[in-house]
Amino acid sequence: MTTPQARLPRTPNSPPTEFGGDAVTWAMWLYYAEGRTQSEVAKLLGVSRASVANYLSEARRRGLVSINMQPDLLARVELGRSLAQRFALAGAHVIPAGAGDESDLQDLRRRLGIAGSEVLRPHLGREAVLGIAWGRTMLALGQALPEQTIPDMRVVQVSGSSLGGEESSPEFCTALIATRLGARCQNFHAPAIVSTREMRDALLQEPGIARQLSRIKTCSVVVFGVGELDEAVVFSEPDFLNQATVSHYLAKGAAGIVIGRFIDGCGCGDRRPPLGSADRHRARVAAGGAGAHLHRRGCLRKLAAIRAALSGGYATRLVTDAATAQRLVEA
Amino acid sequence: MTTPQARLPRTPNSPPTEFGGDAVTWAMWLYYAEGRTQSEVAKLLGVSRASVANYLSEARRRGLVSINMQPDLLARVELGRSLAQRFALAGAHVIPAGAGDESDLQDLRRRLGIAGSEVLRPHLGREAVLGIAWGRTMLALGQALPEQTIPDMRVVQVSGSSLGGEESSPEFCTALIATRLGARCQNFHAPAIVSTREMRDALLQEPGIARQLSRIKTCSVVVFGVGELDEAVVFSEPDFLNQATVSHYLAKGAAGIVIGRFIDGCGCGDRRPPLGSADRHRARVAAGGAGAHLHRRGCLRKLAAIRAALSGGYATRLVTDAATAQRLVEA
DNA sequence: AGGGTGTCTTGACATTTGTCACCGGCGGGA
DNA sequence: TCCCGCCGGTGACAAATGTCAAGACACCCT
Repeated sequence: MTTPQARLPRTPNSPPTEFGGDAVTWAMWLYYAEGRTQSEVAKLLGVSRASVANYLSEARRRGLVSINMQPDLLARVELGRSLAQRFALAGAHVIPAGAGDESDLQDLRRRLGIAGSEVLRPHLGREAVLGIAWGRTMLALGQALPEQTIPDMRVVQVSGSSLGGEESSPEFCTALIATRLGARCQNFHAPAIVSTREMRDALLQEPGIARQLSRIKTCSVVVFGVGELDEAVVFSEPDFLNQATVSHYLAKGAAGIVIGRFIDGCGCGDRRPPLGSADRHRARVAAGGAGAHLHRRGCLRKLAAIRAALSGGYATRLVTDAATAQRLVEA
Repeated sequence: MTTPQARLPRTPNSPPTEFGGDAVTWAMWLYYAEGRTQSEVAKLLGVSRASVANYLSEARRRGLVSINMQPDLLARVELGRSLAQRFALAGAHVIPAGAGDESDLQDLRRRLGIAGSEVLRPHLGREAVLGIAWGRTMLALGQALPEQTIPDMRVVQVSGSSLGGEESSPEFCTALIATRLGARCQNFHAPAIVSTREMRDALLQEPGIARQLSRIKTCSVVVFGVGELDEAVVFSEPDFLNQATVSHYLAKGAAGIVIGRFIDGCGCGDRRPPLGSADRHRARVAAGGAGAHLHRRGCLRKLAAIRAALSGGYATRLVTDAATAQRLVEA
């Protein structure tokens, strides 16, 4: 087919990178389902092999075809089994340790996000209600989710705003994940922290706020990161956590933060237990471990926070890396 | 890593090609989830790249990782849309025509099986009840299903035994598919055809039989092939279909067989309509077309059978190949 | 009608991947 | 204890795949 053949007729006004016809679909079918080589597909479709490669890449980019693995596989790893048993979890999903490079914190978060999105997958579907917290690991999770369109699904912001950095804020994480899933996004239009109790009570009276709070109770699955309690976090939330607050709660025995609430080593939060942890039917996925394997100041704090979250029964599933998992079972 | 390194410790008594440890899992994770190259994975795991390739191939063979595509895509193919509209189907899934080789009947069946398994996928899940008929296309469907474990799911044999060949018998198809899905298998422990009405009535009184019949009514989705009425089929079911029976029903206007019952061009079965076709909420997937595009004696019969099944409303979805679909819309 | 722009396609190249024959250790049997 | 068979690992080669810059066609605007 060296002659410059006439283009196939297309639908006239198709979006930029859109390909109106069936070529992508058929290429995808022949390649992925029937296991033919790209050359064979090219011959069958009458185009060059390079085009077939393009079609396939397009199909993957658009999520028309997806490879997925049983998320339980990660739980079958020996370490995962020990962890799950030790903390009475429904599953502990352990990803391989990274390159061991100390500068890989960002990379580790990216990989935790990938793992989290896999673990989340079986919980998604029509009528599902997904509660999303915030943090950089949540952000990574959103970025790892394949784009899809799930009708009748909702993504609910489970914590108030003004937490986290710009990109890892609750609003942004929730919106990103909702967009990726093609689901409805229901944000929490109120700050997480207000200065007076009167303001708090007034806010709770707001119909929109009350509605959001009741939505949170209907979540079929909640995902959150585990934050450590440490001077470093003060930097990013000046209005929420300051030196005085952290010291105060540390003195009271707090070990970590889960969805904006302090938890201690016994699993008792500072006020009511978050997440409806009494509800055994709701899946609660904790993603943690970013940084916990590094030999830094915050390392022990991070471990303590995760251990507190697990002991307290805040999570039913944990996603973490091998190094962190190792330390968790050792203790 | 050219030095012959010591072998990793393994579980002693593992089955032949079984690999006890986590290496396969981690290789799979790093490669498929994180998108690293095999060389990188090899470096991380400390083995040769060839071994990684072997691990991955093992993972695919065991179905630990599976690629799947949106089944609706197949329905979006133009031909599929016409078909669906013409016969008021919820979807008509059209796979590309084969190589055009007349000897490819077996291959076509294999490909129909792949398509069928994709179409079936969204109907599977917890609490789902899958009704399975029989035939070589059903067998191919089972073989195309990836191995998985779906809790609380059942696979129900919807027709009596002694139909089809050894491998394509109702029992075998049902068992195969149940195994692949990790679901419970509920067989029909009775012959499909008995010689006297008295025997039939007596069987219906049996508690086990009655229970199975009620199970069939609870199926959330039923899958079946469409059989043509033709002298050739006599060969495989000597006890059921013989020359006389076929001629008898042909004379009465029968056009095909669906789940062991004769149907005619108007969609009226010989006795009651099968499959609870009045139930609009139940998905009924028909897989048909094997051989229908070939220029043989049975070709028209096969087409007529499929058309009868569609016109009669026995199916809500059809899976077929492009050549057959073409002929169906032309008529 | 002419020129510009953007998209799709293509051939060529570099990389990645699948496969096969060979190798080495381990375990079982004589 | 020695030998043999088997299983898994490895290196090297061939095939398949991803990527890039350049070309061609259609559409749009003037």
